[in-house]
Amino acid sequence: MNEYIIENVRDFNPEHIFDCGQCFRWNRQPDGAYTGTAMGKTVTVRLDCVESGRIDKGRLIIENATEEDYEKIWRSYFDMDRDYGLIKEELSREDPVMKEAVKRGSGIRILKQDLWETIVSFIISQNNNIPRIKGCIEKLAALAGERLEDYRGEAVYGLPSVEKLASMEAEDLAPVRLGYRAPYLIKTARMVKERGLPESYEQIAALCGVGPKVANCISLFGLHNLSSFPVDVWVRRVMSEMYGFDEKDVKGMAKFADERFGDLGGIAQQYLFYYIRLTKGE
DNA sequence: TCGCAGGTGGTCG
DNA sequence: CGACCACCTGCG
Repeated sequence: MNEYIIENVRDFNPEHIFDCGQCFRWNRQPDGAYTGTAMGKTVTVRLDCVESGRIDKGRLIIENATEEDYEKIWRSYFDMDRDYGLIKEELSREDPVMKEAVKRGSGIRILKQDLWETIVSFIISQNNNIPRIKGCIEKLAALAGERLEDYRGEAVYGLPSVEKLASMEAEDLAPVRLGYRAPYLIKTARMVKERGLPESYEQIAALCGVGPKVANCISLFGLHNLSSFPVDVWVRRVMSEMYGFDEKDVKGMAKFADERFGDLGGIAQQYLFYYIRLTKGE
């Protein structure tokens, strides 16, 4: 299978990127590479470190991709043209907590994911755990998604389109075991079919099954609004432990994030999320 | 058995 | 508004 290789890649660690909670279709392989399906393609991503001990500088290998794929899809998807080194410096300045979080998740990048797939994924994610979210998404793709090119001899499916999902009934999704999220998904698909894809936080938050947390995730990961700061249980945990907030004071946390991190709130959230999950297990 | 998992919608006061 | 609370499902 053909590979595309990018030399001298900085601030890129597959483990950090795919395990900081922003995506659900990338899976770790025994050798530490990650295989995933995005933008209609399935690839395996690996980072070879050129200088020993320098995990944040190396050779990025994308298996099953051409140069054209890279230029058209992966350069943007992996946000390759943004200088995360600069962002990390800025976030770490005068914030010891963030400095440590940035150190632990030094190779995090915010993926530019497909908006509709982000909507579907994060509606499924609510009040749910990550292994089950991943399972639901795979089952949903296999049930109602378009078949993509096989990968390593296995069938691969994309997530169902707006039209497909809008044409289905909640009962049709029973095999996916979405529970009460199934009707949310169908309703949202019909709303999007009617109104088009959302373009602002307000339009996102108007969708069915989308509250403030999910809306911020969609805004951050689907629209790449880097100021969006999703507050979930893990962020509440890290904000109370590290910054002394009351666990229930979500508004206070959001205000703090806006004032301290500003336009970089979403990136800061990812470092914090990865950091607390690293220390608190799971 | 029961609480929990990357919350949300509905209902009250 | 803000505080509750039920809610599919599967796992420990």
